Amino acid sequence: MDNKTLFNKLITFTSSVLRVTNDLTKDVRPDIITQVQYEILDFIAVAKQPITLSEISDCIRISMPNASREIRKLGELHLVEKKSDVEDRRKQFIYLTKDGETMMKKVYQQIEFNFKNRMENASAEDLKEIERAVDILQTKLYF
Amino acid sequence: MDNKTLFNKLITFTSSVLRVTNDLTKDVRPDIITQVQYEILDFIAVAKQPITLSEISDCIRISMPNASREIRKLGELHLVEKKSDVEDRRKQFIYLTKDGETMMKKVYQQIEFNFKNRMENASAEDLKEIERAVDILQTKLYF
DNA sequence: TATTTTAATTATCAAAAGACAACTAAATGA
DNA sequence: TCATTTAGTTGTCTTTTGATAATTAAAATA
Repeated sequence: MDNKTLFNKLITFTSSVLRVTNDLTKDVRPDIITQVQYEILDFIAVAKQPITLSEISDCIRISMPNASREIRKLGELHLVEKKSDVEDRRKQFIYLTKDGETMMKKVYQQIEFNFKNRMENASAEDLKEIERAVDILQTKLYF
Repeated sequence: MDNKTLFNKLITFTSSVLRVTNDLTKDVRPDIITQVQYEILDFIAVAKQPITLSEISDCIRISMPNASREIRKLGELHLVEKKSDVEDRRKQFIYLTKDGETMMKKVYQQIEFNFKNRMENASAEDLKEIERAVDILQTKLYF
């Protein structure tokens, strides 16, 4: 199978991932935060490590000024905290607060509920296959 | 492996897919269209079949009024055309025009270029494995 | 030490996207 | 046939998001 066909499959695949993810995350975003704010919190939560403002700005592709503004708003909602790097005091590490963690935990539980609903007809063998496939793509494509 | 761990992997996986897709599609959106408009065109292009306004509204999760407005704008840019269903004349099928197809073809070529750059170190065996994994996920998870 | 670069902030303005009410026209169904 | 539902449209207002310039403070470097 040549590269070209793989690429075409990937276009479809990406679109499917987006569609299903959309579906699973329908209505899980708390009303007090906006879409970008949700993306930022999700990014921080999944990263599980101190993330700087620059990294957020880079990865989610919002400008530094706008990232800074949204982080400030999330701070005002007591969902994140800033702490400057002791090595380089220009850098700001962003953390979820307890409140932020609690909120995101609830979000993921809701998504998991939707996910289990979606997969209720899948066999154990199916789930194993899915897991293997996810591992492969995670390593070889989405690193 | 139990469901819970698979779910956690999927959270990470989804986040990775988003990040890499973001990366591959960086700067490919033509300046004359907005982000939502790009999403709509991409949705129509990937679907490869007549799509109604309701379906666009459903899948991309924008309200009917807003979907209608964006489609009108895309029509004014000569990128899409509407054609009412002969069976049910309330329904509007949305198509890419020649211009729309040409634009999206260029977009996908650019993404493919970025993709090939990204994968230049992958072996033929890697690519085969990736393709198998994509097929599995497409069938068993992202249907 | 003086200059330049980097990380982040603040303020402001413009554009995009979302929400909602009121409407038309076609289809469905009692 | 008449009421109701469905698909889409139009207009308007608000909120969110994006873009840019100016600024601060720390770090790197000449």
